[in-house]
Amino acid sequence: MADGRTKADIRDLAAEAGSLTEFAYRNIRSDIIAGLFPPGAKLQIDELKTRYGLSASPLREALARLISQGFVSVESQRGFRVAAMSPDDLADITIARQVIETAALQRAIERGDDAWEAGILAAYHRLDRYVARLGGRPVENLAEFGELHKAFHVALVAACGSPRLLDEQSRLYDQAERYRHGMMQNFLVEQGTGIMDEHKQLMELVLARKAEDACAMLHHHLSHTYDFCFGPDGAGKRLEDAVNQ
Amino acid sequence: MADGRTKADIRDLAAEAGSLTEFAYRNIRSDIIAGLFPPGAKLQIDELKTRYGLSASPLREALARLISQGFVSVESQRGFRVAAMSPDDLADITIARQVIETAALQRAIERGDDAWEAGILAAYHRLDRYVARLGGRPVENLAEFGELHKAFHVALVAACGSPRLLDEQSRLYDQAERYRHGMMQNFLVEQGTGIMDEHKQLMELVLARKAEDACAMLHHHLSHTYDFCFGPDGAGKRLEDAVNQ
DNA sequence: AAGATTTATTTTGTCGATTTTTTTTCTTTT
DNA sequence: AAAAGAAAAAAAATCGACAAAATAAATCTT
Repeated sequence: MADGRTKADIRDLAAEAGSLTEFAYRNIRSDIIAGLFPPGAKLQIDELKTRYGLSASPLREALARLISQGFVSVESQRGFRVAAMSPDDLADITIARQVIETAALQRAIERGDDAWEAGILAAYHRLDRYVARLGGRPVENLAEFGELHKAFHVALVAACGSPRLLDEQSRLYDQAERYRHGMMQNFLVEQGTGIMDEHKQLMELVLARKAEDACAMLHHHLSHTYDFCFGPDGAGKRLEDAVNQ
Repeated sequence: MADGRTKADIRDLAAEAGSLTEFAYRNIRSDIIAGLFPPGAKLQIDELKTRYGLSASPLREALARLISQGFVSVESQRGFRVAAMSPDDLADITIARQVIETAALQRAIERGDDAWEAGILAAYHRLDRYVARLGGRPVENLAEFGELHKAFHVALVAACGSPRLLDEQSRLYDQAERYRHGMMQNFLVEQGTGIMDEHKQLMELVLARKAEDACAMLHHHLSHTYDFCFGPDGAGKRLEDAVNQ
């Protein structure tokens, strides 16, 4: 960052994050999601060093973590790059989400308890209030909306009983975030478009323990991200067509 | 390693691997899978430095990768440990595999072409010949058997069309490898136990494009690893019971 | 002037040393 | 003797410098 941050400042921020590696990880990650580093861009260690005021070691470790999260790619001896983006890639993310989240939802509906139900209601309420407060205006704080939206989807499957399915859900959600961010400029989150309303219907099906219907609805709901970014309104085709070659 | 490897030797080996990080990654990984580092054991950088003849940077990067593969855990400022093992953990791996591999198989059966079919036949043949050659004796080369067995499972779903589902399948297979390794001492891979025979049945269902039956069979087949390690013959309970609390 | 070959420059990957944090050991106090 | 605190030791995290590799620039050849 070309701002006037001193080394002491950075150490303070790092203390908050827990370590310089964690600090680097969070910053690079959010800069990639925000599109500050475009897809395919070279992530040169020297540049990152001056940008974040760190030395190579924590940066390289942060990049290693970002690779496993799907935000960065590496070619041996040739450095790091921001992971590419493409319609096919988002289609793949979506397919994986459909597989994992519906399976997790099925399981959660089977074994969810009162606390799980309460969690869903709470998460929905917060998301709903946030959207209502917008009143049709574009989202100001994209990160905040993202948190609430993700929290709702996480709450739905929280009782699935499988740490790995939950982890993978979270990772895939985050990967899709980069695509959402890219097209949130022209998208007004509002009630009435139908997509936001789906959250309520979804919640009701889940709480009524209608597993089959809920999973079908979730499967459909997850394809909206793709259709938004690359669907009929956009440049490309619908998810179902993209997937079937 | 306390053997007489010089720095030049290590550099040669590293050149083969591509980089010292890659070299460290492979070695630590296989040492963990082989049980040389027991679950929960501290992975101290200093020890690893002398053991593998490397400095901290490539080791830490290798460990970062191993975390994302589920072989290592980390606690900030407190170092790295070999990931814990438990019946619950293997149950979780198995559940995730059942979800992901059956979904991938379903898709592969829908869209697989001639090359896919050929790949399955080839992988089965190699696995079958290897097992036949054993003739009831215990597996000598565990790594080789593991490769062939994995290759068969990968071949089944190779045509699923989703890089992420394939990646996840591979990662979960590898995580289970540590458990398989631990109990392969007392397990004789042989025809007649029924479990090896399942591969043939599975292949036939898949090639006949009987998606539903094939997926059901795969789902069942995947639970054998758990039942072996912790099932009725072992200390614990069957997978289905473990999962349903 | 196009292509091949050498030289310079940049960048990655690695190392050894330093700083910071955690853990252990030793006192001191009650 | 147990608890609390201080000092010492060990380990993790980070840094600045260097070696190896890749890329770009310059030179030579035909």
